[in-house]
Amino acid sequence: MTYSIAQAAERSGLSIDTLRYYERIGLVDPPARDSGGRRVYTDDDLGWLAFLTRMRTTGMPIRMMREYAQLRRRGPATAGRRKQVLLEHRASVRERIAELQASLDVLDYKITHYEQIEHTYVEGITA
Amino acid sequence: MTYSIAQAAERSGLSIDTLRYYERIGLVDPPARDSGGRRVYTDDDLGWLAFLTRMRTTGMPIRMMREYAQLRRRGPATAGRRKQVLLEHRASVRERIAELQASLDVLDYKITHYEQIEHTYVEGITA
DNA sequence: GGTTGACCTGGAGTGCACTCCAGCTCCTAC
DNA sequence: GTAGGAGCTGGAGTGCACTCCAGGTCAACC
Repeated sequence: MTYSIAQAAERSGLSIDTLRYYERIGLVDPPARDSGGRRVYTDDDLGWLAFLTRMRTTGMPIRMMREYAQLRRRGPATAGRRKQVLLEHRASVRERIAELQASLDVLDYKITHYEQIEHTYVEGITA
Repeated sequence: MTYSIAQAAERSGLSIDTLRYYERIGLVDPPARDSGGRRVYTDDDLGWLAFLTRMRTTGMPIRMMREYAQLRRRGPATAGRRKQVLLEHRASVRERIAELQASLDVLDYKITHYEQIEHTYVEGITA
């Protein structure tokens, strides 16, 4: 199965411009072209894009995704280093989750505080 | 207790420049000044800064923090709306945590995959 | 054969959140 | 009284990750 850039955009959730941008900066290999010079994406390409968007939503910087892409290009010999990159990133995602969880607690506390104020206010009126 | 801008920066974890920037864009009220025209921060100011940095680490956009700051300035009558802002933000933080958790699963999967490759590779050598 | 619509390129522009800078004023300590 | 350090202002610059644009090509349909 192959896909036009519009289809690849739809399936990856990236914009057409972003797809071309990723190609420009070396995040994705230049896809094949049809007779008219148009980009043709394969299922493999889409798989890679799915991985990229996944990493992007976790806040992996483009710099890091590029490093990973380069390693991938160099084949199986770089598997160890790629794993290293993922391990590092996993650690930072875990940290980020912990940070967010801590902030959730602060939010809960603040919200409860506002609920108490509301309560007091209502009592003040009815009293 | 009062603090110079350098002390406020240290205690809040923000840079001196960021403190002045936040003031410029209306995120914090202009603090008092000493006889020489220098900013003097109070414990209250620091409390507000702590809250802001907390919200910032959760990805609350400055636009939203500004809205909240404005409501706060208008006093207790806006408590309901402020609570609303926090509720909304809490929902988005929860969503974000779920997103990250899902991505952690993908990372775990990928890492396991690399471990299997390594394993195979080692066996290939020793065999 | 002309119009339409998708796609192409190189390059400029955008929004966010800072960060840095030049040139100045104070206060303090020698 | 002067050297140094902290702080001041308005404004320019930065890095990131896109996003938009002008001007052009190409295939297909009427």
